[in-house]
Amino acid sequence: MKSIVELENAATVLKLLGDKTRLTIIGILKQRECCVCELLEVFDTSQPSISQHLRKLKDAGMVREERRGQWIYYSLNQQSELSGLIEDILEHIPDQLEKIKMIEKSNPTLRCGC
Amino acid sequence: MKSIVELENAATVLKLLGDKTRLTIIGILKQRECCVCELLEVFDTSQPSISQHLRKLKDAGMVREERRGQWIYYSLNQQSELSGLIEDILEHIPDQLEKIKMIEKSNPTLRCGC
DNA sequence: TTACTATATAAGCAAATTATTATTTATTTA
DNA sequence: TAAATAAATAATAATTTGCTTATATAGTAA
Repeated sequence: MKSIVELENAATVLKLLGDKTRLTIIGILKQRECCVCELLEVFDTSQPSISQHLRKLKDAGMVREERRGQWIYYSLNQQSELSGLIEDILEHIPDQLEKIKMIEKSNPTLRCGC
Repeated sequence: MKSIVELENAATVLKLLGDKTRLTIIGILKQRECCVCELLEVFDTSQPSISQHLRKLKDAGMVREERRGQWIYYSLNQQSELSGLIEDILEHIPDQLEKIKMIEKSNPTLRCGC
């Protein structure tokens, strides 16, 4: 059985996913946790812009954050009651492997090769 | 296999469904085609407001319209490539039977009982 | 034709959204 | 400690959205 989400909460999730940047972020986080500086490699926008999108997603309970040293890693919140809805939506959009490759190629969290 | 929708088109659909009124409309149309005056019974807003929401849904290819005499009936566009995504989303929201009852009780397209 | 009903469209406005730049906070490292 | 990096927050401007009121269009029926 599918999880049922209150209409108001569903609308909130859908509105948040109804933005290309955020939908892409969620598509990336489905595959891989990321910090802000990694996401920055993928989008043509500023750091505060990414942070603000992540904050909205976090406020809605859609993503988790975890600081590890200098970086704060974001990941999908699997515990959320919204999780089933989000995953069902993600099954309808193209995978974001291209973006993942961009992140791993630039590898912003590693400055030297050692 | 799930139908895949271009990220941009998916974002458009999600943004449109990210509004309580439109999400409810789509939930109702899943069960039953409706004309504007029927939908008006359910929402606390004006006729132009409902018409404007329907127009956006139509422009995005999510609903069909069909004039029958005085009334224009709206229904989900099952032909759309967006159909699979929309149906998967609707499985996560409460059914709108309460609203359907309101429509059928007030029965605005029938003025007399004959 | 005239009157009435259903719906669409237009114009205007207030609220919400998203990006930008500047600044602050937290952490690491020299 | 001071400098550098990562990220958050604040303030603001531009754009978008969703409502309202007023009006136009289309069909029905007297």
